Amino acid sequence: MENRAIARMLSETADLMEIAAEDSFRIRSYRTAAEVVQSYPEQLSSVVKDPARKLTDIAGIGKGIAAIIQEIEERGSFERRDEMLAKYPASLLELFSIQGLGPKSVRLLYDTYRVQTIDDLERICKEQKLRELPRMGAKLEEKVLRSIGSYRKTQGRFLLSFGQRAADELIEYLKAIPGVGNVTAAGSLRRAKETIGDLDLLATGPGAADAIEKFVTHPKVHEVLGKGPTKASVKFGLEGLQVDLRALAPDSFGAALQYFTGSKEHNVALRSRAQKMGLTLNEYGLAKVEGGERVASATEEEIYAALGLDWIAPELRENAGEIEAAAAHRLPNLLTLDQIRGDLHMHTTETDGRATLEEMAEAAHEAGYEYIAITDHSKALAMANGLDEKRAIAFAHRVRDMKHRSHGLHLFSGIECDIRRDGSMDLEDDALAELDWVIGSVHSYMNLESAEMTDRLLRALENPYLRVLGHPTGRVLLHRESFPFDFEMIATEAAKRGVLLEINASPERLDLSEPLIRAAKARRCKFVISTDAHQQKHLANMQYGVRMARRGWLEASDVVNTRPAADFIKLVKK
DNA sequence: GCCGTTTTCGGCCCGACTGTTTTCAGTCG
Repeated sequence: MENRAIARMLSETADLMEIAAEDSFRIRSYRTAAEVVQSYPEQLSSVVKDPARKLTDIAGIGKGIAAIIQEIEERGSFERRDEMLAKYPASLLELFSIQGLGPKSVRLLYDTYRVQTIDDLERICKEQKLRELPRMGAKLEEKVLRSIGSYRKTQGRFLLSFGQRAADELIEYLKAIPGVGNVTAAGSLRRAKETIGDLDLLATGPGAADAIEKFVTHPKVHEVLGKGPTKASVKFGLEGLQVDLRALAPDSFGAALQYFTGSKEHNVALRSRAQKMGLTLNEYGLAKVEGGERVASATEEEIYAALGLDWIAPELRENAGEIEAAAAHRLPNLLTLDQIRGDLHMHTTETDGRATLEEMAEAAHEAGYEYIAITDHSKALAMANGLDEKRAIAFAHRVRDMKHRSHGLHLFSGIECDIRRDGSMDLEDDALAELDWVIGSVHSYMNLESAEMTDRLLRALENPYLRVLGHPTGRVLLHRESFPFDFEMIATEAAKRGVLLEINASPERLDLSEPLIRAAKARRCKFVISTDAHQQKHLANMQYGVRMARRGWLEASDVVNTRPAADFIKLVKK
């Protein structure tokens, strides 16, 4: 079974154990194990099969969880999970996404009214029965109903790009208030998770209290969820993104930024480390347990330093090895946006792009790039007016002719060629041979069985003209899951054949995700980060691809489009 | 259930806010 599926079983069982009010430390162990399994760079099934290796060598997995993983591999479930599911239906887990309800309330609702689903919950609230339960009242009833509404509308997640735009707008608004100093986004946005659940903003300065007042009256704020002297929560925009603003004293800004950036797992590990050093860490600072003397608080750098750590970039803060690396001064020298010198996947009006070849080249020049590849679709995408052999070659000539008029920007003629169901390429080899840059992508038959999809991709990798595997998993965030295939096998084969893996920077895709990037890097894959732009403004999406790469611990040397033009041209000609 | 520079038992991260209380449990981040 895949790591992701194992992790899901562990964390769902933890949720159910929480409803059953089992020992909280045991539950935490299950959650930790789920995290570890989820981010483990190799399939655990292969560890289980290898007699020379032990699951218990993985930190966070002891005898108990190792036995559970073994059992999952053998029969697809494990005893405690079965036991829990016999007691409580799995549908209860969905109730956790409703604000105001935690495990205690879910349990009580189930025991009292047999509430199992969101629909049940909605009915109970509408019948005003929730308020009859102890410690619950009319206000909670309303809150739950509102939360059900927004849950249904959004499923509670937003694209990173959406969060970034909301953050930019609010930060500009708040900074204009007199006396407001620093305003910064923290949370999952700062860590560049591909989707975010809410937005955390931090403000300092003498005007920070004013900022809270002004914040809740912003024209796009539709609902104020809560407001105190130091914190307010609102629903922002029609989409109902929850935004929290906190007013902070400047001398604890670093501690707050660290604390609210998370992740939760990173912070738990950090506080645990602090504790071993006789220190205690909270959102106000790092202090000695004995006497309470404050050791560090104003900046993140001094807090990490006081814990014996190099400063850790937010994108790495997932408790996935970054703390150990920081302690050993072995953090990667992460890729930065300004190291990117070209964009190697974009479309034009020749197929389904919205801007002409000339307009895209102009925009790329303005973005400061040294080179780009024009990669329109191949004929299988009839809907997009995809290119057949003849048109592809003719268009390639036009792209090459552009060189004289492109301000020194180097243009590569390319194609985003469909990988057919059987793994063959959508264009004949002799046409592909005419092009500088061939991306192979799956756009159809995405519901094949894993084995068939893996074979399909393996066959595609055999094509001698293939340079890049485009958006490798096919996922569309909040809309479509990755198609199933053996990623490790494909990554291994791609590395062997020198085929690059694309990190597609389109905010709807952000494909690859961070665990896959790390797994591929471990197999010596090289990467290209591309925007898949369909119009000029999409070129700016490069920032999101770079941030995904950073989450995947990539350095400039892992990413080919950091190379200077002269180097890159040599790589293409080879 | 995990873990060990206090090592096989006994601890395990921390504080604010809310709604409902009359001193606090539960939720949230």
